[in-house]
Amino acid sequence: MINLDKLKQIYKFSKELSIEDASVLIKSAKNISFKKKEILIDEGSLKTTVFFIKKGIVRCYCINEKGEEITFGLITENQIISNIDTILYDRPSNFYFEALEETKTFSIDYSIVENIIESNPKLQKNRKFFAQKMMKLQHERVKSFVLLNPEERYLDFIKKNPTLVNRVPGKYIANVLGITPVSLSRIRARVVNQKK
Amino acid sequence: MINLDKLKQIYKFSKELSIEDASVLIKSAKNISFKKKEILIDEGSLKTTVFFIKKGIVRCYCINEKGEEITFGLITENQIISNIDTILYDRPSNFYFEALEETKTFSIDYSIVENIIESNPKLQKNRKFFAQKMMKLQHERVKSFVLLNPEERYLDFIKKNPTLVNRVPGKYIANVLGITPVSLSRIRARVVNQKK
DNA sequence: CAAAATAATTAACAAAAGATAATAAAAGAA
DNA sequence: TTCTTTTATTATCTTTTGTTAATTATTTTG
Repeated sequence: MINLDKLKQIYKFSKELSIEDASVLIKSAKNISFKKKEILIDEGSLKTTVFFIKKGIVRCYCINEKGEEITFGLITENQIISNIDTILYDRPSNFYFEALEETKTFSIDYSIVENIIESNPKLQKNRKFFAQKMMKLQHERVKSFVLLNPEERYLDFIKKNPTLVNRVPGKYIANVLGITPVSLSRIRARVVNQKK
Repeated sequence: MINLDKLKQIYKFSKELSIEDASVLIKSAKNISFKKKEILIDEGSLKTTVFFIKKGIVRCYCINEKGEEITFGLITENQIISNIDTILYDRPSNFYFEALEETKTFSIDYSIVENIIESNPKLQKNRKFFAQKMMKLQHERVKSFVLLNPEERYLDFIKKNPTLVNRVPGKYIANVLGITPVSLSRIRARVVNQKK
């Protein structure tokens, strides 16, 4: 049975797919939903599923030597979650991926995507596109740490992620910015006062 | 004329090259050296040359709104320099790349590498390998900002870059770590005292 | 809705970082 | 080598951050 929603998702990935490949993707890809607090990928996991978030927020976190959860990233609508430790380096995940809201994904195993890309030279540019996007995000983030102080980093974050700010506990955002929740709270107070 | 040094460099990139492609690379690739303080890539440049550093150090820096030079990264032996703004995003370089020492490179235009990769499916994994390596470096760096404080970041840096520390002015390292040179100096003093 | 749990803010203090300037040390050039 | 320039360290002071704990606000859940 052809599923229109799936077709739309696949179309987002590439308009270069043959009918055959598209049908492989449609058969293999699933709509998977997660309840709040559910884990998409566990630490230590070797899962190679790629999740495209249609709706919701997922936080990526690890546990430091002190046993504290440190949120590394927040992933939301139209972004991709993958166990990069496994997909890129064949190692178990260093991170947990947890849904912060009811989260709907369109997901598929990476090996299937990989096979289809391998057999379709035209799709190489698609892969390149994703790799570039990921690189750019990482690069921008490093830049924000090198060039900005915590307050500027916070302002930059809310500018780039306006939808996240009011949906996610601030303590997670603090982690992402490399500061403590207490410090974030003070920065917020400062920013509000400066505006007045 | 076949150049043994060039052959070695090319061999480092891939053992999957055909004789034809290897000879294209050998013809196109050049050994280029830079004197201290010479610029490899200028801000605003659209140059797509890829430099493999055989010997030397290059710093990548930009100029912030206050007109100060901020060193973003330090690249050294067996690492690659490229104008990622142009190669990945077709935009002029945001950075300057300056030799900090007499620097010897093996260099080639990216378009040539690209053509050869395009026509050799086997080399795709080579490209993937480089992309992965870059991603990993960026990712590790973000991790160091999120999980470590400036002192830990410095210790992590000297552990991972033991050869750089005594060859490069500390003020550049401070920038890379996202702190001021004065602060780095204090951290160093602290670390020495703690050891005693 | 009320109780319980979670998160955010605020306070108080210690530690570290930024800024600026002075001094010392090191490196480069004549 | 000596002079000059650059870099590193130290001092002083201000600002910010981390830490811990108490308080307040918000969310969750029975």
